Amino acid sequence: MKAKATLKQIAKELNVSVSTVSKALNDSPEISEQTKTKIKEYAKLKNYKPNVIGLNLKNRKTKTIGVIIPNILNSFFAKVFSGIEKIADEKGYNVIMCISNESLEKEAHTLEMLSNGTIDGFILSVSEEAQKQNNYDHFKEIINDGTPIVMFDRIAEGIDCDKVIVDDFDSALDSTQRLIDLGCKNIALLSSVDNLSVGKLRFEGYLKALEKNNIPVNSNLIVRTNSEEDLKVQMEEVFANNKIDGIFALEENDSVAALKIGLKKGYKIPEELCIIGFADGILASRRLSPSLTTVSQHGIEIGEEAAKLLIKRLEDDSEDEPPYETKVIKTVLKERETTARV
Amino acid sequence: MKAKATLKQIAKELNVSVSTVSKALNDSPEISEQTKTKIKEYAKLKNYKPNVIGLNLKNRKTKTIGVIIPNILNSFFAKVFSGIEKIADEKGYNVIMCISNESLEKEAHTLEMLSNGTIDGFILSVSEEAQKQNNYDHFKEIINDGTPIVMFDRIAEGIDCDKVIVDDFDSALDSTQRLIDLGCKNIALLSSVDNLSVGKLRFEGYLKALEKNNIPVNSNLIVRTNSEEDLKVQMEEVFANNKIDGIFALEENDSVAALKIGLKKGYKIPEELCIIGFADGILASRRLSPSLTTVSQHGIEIGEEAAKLLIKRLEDDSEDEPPYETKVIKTVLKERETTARV
DNA sequence: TATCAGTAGCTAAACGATTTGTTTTTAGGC
DNA sequence: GCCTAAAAACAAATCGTTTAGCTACTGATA
Repeated sequence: MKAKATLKQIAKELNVSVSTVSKALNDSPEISEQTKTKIKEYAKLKNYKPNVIGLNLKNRKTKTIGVIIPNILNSFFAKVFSGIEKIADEKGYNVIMCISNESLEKEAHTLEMLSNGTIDGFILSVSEEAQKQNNYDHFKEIINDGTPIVMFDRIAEGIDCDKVIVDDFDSALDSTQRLIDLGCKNIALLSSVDNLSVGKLRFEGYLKALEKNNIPVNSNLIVRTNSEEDLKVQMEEVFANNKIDGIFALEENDSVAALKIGLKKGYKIPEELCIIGFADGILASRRLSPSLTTVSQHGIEIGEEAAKLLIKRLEDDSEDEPPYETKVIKTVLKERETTARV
Repeated sequence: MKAKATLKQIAKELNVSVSTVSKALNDSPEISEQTKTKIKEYAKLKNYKPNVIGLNLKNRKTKTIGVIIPNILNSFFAKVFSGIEKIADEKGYNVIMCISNESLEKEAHTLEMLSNGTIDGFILSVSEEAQKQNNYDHFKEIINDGTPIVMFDRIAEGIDCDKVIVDDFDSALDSTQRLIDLGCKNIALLSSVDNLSVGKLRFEGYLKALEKNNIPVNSNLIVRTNSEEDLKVQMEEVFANNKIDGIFALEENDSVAALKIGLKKGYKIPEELCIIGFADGILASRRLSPSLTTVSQHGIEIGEEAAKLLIKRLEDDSEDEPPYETKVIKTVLKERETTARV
């Protein structure tokens, strides 16, 4: 393990002072061209790179963003991350990524651990456990300590910070309306994310659409749970006991499951049964046959917006904090075979 | 933005020296119980947390691992990352993640950027471009500078460092053998990763199996390319001009594509056509119907091993470097419907 | 020959923490 | 009342950088 070159070593070697070396490498006019080239050449030879830690300490910032994601195996989050990474890279920031694993404790611990000089600010999506318990004190504390947070997708209502969200309510409303326009009268709702903020908003959008069209709500067609396993069991029941002609699923997995059961029960899709589902990521919705119509969220764009908001705040040095913003990223309905009625 | 508490401030406030505060908070026996409690209480009140940057500078290490992944939207890498994160967390390390986007330049730039004190060591999978050009100088440089690297899955042959790989050759051999045992005589090979080290090894495994069973290699059945699009075109040709009864696909996407075309062409699966494919991640192989038999790689375990190797090296303080290790993580053949002949 | 301006480089402080090596205070023994 | 040893606290160096403020020198001008 070779010792890395430092200003000190170079200075000693060339018989000049540390500040001369520093200034020479930074092209300060205080240093003569001759000395500059001498020092630069030697530095290059020794492969000198300024130690970032020393700089960080001096500048009191790290140019690093901490990202906390509930679950990396969910490709929606992966997409968002890749958006964050893109912007961060453009603006010269590093990105640290940690996984909360949907656990409140891990989330709080990570915030705690990184907020001590490691990072300048956070971008995160709230863990399931925190949302379930409605426990957001850890966020409050960090923000109070002066570390800015940007929340995306799953946000903490009542916490003052920048936010990037999807228009869950409107997209659910529009999607349900689309099913109604296609002639569906008995539209089942499937949710395995009922404990999350996004799940609630989407459910409300569904209700609103029914109301607008004077379709009575049939609670037998509504499955709201927190577990995928549970969802499948209940879904089987709904299929067994009801005549349904449309399905609106709040999660990609839910819609895939619905499609499979629908096919198994012998429904003709889309002739007898239409399906629309939210698509978090890059799951195989478009590859299935029939391919699934989805409400697509622009994960990358969400990440980009979040990163922009955070960096803007970090680099703002006006006296009083600018007000917090909430950006809404619109979804698009990607129509595929499960709604392809003629 | 409240100013964060520092030792200095606390010292001034309580009229003691900085060193007294530091020692009190670290429970040094040099400080009287009385003073200790006084200082500790005040620190708690002010929500003091030691600034990590100061510590890093002092200790000349950061307890942070840099992970470079070619593409986060590939769920295999996501899995590996989650394994790394788990071990890192257990051992008190942070993880920085960056995406090379399969680009040599971005990969080199990231290495450069992080190797200046930001991280203690790297875990990475080589970008496609670097493998294609066989250009590994950037790795050499970093290792020479004293920053250890652990490579996983896609490794750079000839670079001296710790490695974690999958037994690509053996798994390909075994899978092909399995197809042969099932009675397949005309086994097509589909690869959209022909430029990657793993692609080459898998291809060789396939050849070896044929050779062992005295099956002549039929080059009309072999599709080796670097693009998924291209693969589909060529695959159609293979199906059109040949009678095939088995498919071995080197990538999850390839096998999904093969299954779709097979079904479209009216093959009965698995009766007339068996399919086995490598599965990188959590794609829908097991959800398709018929569900795909896959060679599953233990992504999480690969990540865990890589993290263990790196941390072991980082914390080793023996005079001479221990020799580099290469760990092989075995795959498992997950038999599903596409090989379910009776 | 002072004085001045300009150039080239150096010294020292700062960032936030730990730690080695003093110094000060206190209590006890005679 | 004096000395000594233990206990308690402090000062300063260190990590690697930047930067404000000086110093030393050169050559030109009055």
